[in-house]
Amino acid sequence: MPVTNADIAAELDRIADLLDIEGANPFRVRAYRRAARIVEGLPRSVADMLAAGEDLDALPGIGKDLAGKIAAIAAGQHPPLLAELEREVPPGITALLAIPGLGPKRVRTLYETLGITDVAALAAAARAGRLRSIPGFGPVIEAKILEALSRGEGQPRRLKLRAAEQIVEPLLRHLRQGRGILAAEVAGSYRRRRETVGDLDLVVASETPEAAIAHFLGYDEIAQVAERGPTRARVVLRNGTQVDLRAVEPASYGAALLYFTGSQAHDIALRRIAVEKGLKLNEYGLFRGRRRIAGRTEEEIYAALGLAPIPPELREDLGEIAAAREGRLPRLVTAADIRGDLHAHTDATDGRASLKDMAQAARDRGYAYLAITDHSRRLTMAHGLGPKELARQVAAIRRLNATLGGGFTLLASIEVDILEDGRLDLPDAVLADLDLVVGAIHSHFGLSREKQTERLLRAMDNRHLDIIAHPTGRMINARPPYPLDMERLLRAARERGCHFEVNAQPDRLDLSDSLCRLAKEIGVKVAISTDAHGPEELAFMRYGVDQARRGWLEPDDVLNTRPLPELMALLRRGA
DNA sequence: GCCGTTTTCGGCCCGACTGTTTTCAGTCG
Repeated sequence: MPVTNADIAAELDRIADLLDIEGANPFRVRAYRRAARIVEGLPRSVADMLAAGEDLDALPGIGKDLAGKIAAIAAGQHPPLLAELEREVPPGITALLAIPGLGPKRVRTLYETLGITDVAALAAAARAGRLRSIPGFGPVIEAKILEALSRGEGQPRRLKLRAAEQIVEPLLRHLRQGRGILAAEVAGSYRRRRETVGDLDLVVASETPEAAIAHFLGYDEIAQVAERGPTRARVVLRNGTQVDLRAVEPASYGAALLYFTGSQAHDIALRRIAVEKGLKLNEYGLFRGRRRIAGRTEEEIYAALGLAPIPPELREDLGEIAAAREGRLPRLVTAADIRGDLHAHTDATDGRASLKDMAQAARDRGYAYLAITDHSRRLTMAHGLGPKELARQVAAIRRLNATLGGGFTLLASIEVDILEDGRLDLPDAVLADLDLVVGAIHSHFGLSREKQTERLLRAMDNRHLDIIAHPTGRMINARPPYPLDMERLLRAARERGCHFEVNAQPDRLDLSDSLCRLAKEIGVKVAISTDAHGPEELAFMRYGVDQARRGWLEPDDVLNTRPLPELMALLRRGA
C-alpha cells in the first residue's frame, strides 16, 4: 500500500497533536501542522517528488528536519519522534481533541488526573460526575462534554459545497432582512470555494453590532446557541451545522471579511507583512499605532500592505502573496468566460432529458455549443450505446443542428469506456465520425498504480481520444481517487495533444484544485464540464469553475472558453 | 521547527468568549 500525501499529513497532524498534549513549544506544534497542510495540498505525491530527486526543504515552511521526517514517513517508516511521543502519551488520546471544548491542556489533565485515554473512558467519567472536581474543570464543562458525546461528536463532518449552499441561502436572506444590517457575507472556506466546508462563518456590517447579533439569533433554524457576545455568536442549526457570526461596524467590514475568509495560513502571512511594516492587522482594520489606516474593504487593506487584491479562491498561502506583491496574480477564469459544455447525457442512456431539451437548455444558458456524450455499450447498467445506436444519435444531432440555428451547435460525441487494458469500448472507425471523444474509466478501480497509469496512457495512445473525463474517479467524502501517476499522465497528455476534464459535478470536482494547478504547470488545457444528466445540471458549471479558479486557471487554460472554431482547432482531429 | 537586504538567535498573528476564576487560562478560528 503506497503512502499517500494524505497519510503523511495525518502522521504530521498526529505528531502535532501529541506534541501539543505534551506541552511542547506551540510554534513547534504549528510547524508540524503547517507542514501537514502543505503536504496535503501538493498536487504530486511526495513519493514521486523524492524519486525525482527533489528537495522537500525547498518548500517554504519545510526545513531540513521536517523534510527528513516526511521522507521517512513516505518510506513507510515510523519516525523515532513519533515512537518516543507514543511512549510518553497514549496514542489514542488524540481522539479526545476532536471533542469541542477539549484542547491539549485539558486532555493532558484528564490523562494525568483520571488516567483517561479514550472517548469511552471520558464518557464514563463524565456520567459518574468525576470531571467536575478536576482543577480547571467544572459542572458546566462536564455537562458540555456529555452533550457533545451524546450528539456523536468527535468525528468532524464536512459538508459538500452544494449542501452548504442550500443551508447558506435562506440564512443570508434572513440576515439581509435585519434592520441596520448593511452587508452580510459568508466567509471561511465557503467563500474560498473549497470542495467541502466544516462550519459556516458569517460576517455582517452594522452600526449596531449587538442588534445584528440579536437578529441573527432569531433565525428559526437555530437549535442551540453555543456562545453569544456583543460582537460574535456561535450556534448549531437543526441540521447539525455550526454557524459563527461576527458583527462589525462598516469601517471594519473589509478587515473582518478578510480575517474570517482566511485561510488561517493566509491571514498569518498577511499579519506578518503588517508587522514588518510596523503595522498591526486584526479583524477591525489595519492600524498604525492606534490609527486605523484601512479596514472598510479588503482591497484597501491589500493595497496598504503593498499587495494586489487576492481573490478568495487563492488565499491558501500557496504562493498567492508573492504573486500579488509582484503583480503576477492570474486573471482567473469566470463563469462568464464559459462558451459551452463538453460532457452531457440524454435519455438515450442514463440521462433524464431528450436531446432536444438538453440542447434547448444549453442554448438558454447562452452557450455556443453542447457536446452530447452518452455512455458506450460496455456500461450496460446505463444502457450504453453500441455503434448502431450511436449512429442513429449522431444522425439525430445533425438533423437537430439544421433546425436550431442561432449560433448554437450540438456536438456529436461519446463518453467512451476505457477498458481494463486501455482499449476504448468502440471501434476507431466509429469514433472517427464524431466531433470529439471523451473517455472515462468506470470499472476496475482497484488496479495497481502502475497498471491504472498504463491503462490511461494506452487510452491516450488512441488519437481519437480528446478528453479524459473525471480523471481520478474520486467521489468526495465517499471514494478516494484511484492511484495514478498524474504527473506522468499529464506530461503524456501534453505530448499527445490530449486534454483532461474538470468534472463539475459537486460530488466529483475531478480534477481537484491542486491537480488543476499541476495541469497548468505542465501545460495541459482542461475542459470544465458538468457531466449533466438533466438540463438543470448544466448549472453545475459554476462548481467546476470554482475549482478551476482554486487551481489558478485562466481563461486560456480552459478549452471551453473558446468559440467553436478555435475549440475544434485545439482538438487532435483539428491538428 | 522555521526563518532571516535589519537577524544564524530570537523571534514567531491576534482577539472573542467561556468557565472557573478572584485576574485569567483554555479553546477556537
